[in-house]
Amino acid sequence: MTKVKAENIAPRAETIAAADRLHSAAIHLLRRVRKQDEASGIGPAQLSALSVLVFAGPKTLGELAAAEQVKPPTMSRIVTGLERSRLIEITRDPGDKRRMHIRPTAKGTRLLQQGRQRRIEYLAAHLGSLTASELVQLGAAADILEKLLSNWH
Amino acid sequence: MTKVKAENIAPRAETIAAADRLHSAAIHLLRRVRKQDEASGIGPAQLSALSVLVFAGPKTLGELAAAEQVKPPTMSRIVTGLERSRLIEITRDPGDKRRMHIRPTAKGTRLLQQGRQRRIEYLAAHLGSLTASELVQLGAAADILEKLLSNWH
DNA sequence: TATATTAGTTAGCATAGCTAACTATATTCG
DNA sequence: CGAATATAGTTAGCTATGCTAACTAATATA
Repeated sequence: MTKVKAENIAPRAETIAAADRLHSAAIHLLRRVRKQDEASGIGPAQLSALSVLVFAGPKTLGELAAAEQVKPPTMSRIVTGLERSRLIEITRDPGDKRRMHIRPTAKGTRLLQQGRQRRIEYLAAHLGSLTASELVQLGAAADILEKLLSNWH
Repeated sequence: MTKVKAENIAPRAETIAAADRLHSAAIHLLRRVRKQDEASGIGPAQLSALSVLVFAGPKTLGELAAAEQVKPPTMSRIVTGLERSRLIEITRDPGDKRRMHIRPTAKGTRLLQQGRQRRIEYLAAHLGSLTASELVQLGAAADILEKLLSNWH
């Protein structure tokens, strides 16, 4: 027997079904698209961290770890790899010497933009086989999801 | 100047935009949901392989590697891990002793179903804040994507 | 000033991806 | 039939990415 608390609304069957299909579709979609990233020459974690730096601006190591939802030691190693490849630049915070400021180099920005373009164009090429109506539906769904994700609690 | 080959249809701007938003939404959605899987006690590759076995039935190692889009040595290690945890059972093909048949155990099926339930319910709980119409749109998008992915070339 | 907190690193472990090279079994062809 | 070839999977060894525990250095606080 499952106890149902009054303050929790149990998801309805359709909600569960939609969640299930959405989850599965997202997994399979990303698995395909991620293959395109191999051409970038760096690993997925480095690429993702670089993406944050390019699109959200300079960050400290701790901020970057939080943004990527990994622990500081993990981000420390990712940053080391990015710096070795000259994709990021690190400066020390003058006011607090424990902190580092991490920003993408021109090379890093270029690599990221090119990789992003590859990904998006690959996906777009496949979306090309859909009808105009289906494409509109996918775009709408993406918007709904981004809105939902932006105030995830 | 970009050279446009006659045999390639350049994706339209709306297609590119939809691809971009879809890509971003899928990444962010999965990053959230993936956290729920940590409770399963096994890694993501093992969980995913187990999922294929539970939902698509017994497979050989090679079939499983192809389904998961990894190379045989990688799947070999994943399978070793799953077997050590008694989540799968391996038998030799009587007609071709090189081949192995891999199937989930009752324990494996149970673990997968529970993990799946956690993930889906977590996602469903968040989808609960959407309107009925938005939910229908997400479900429709998931179906369009799965159809697209099933005959990806 | 002494203590506690914070930022990041180092060491060490596990999982997961790859390629190259191997074993064992099946298949094909002379 | 038997030798060469092909196929299924494993082993070894590399890299990347995740973790925790324990450390250093710098800052903040009592």
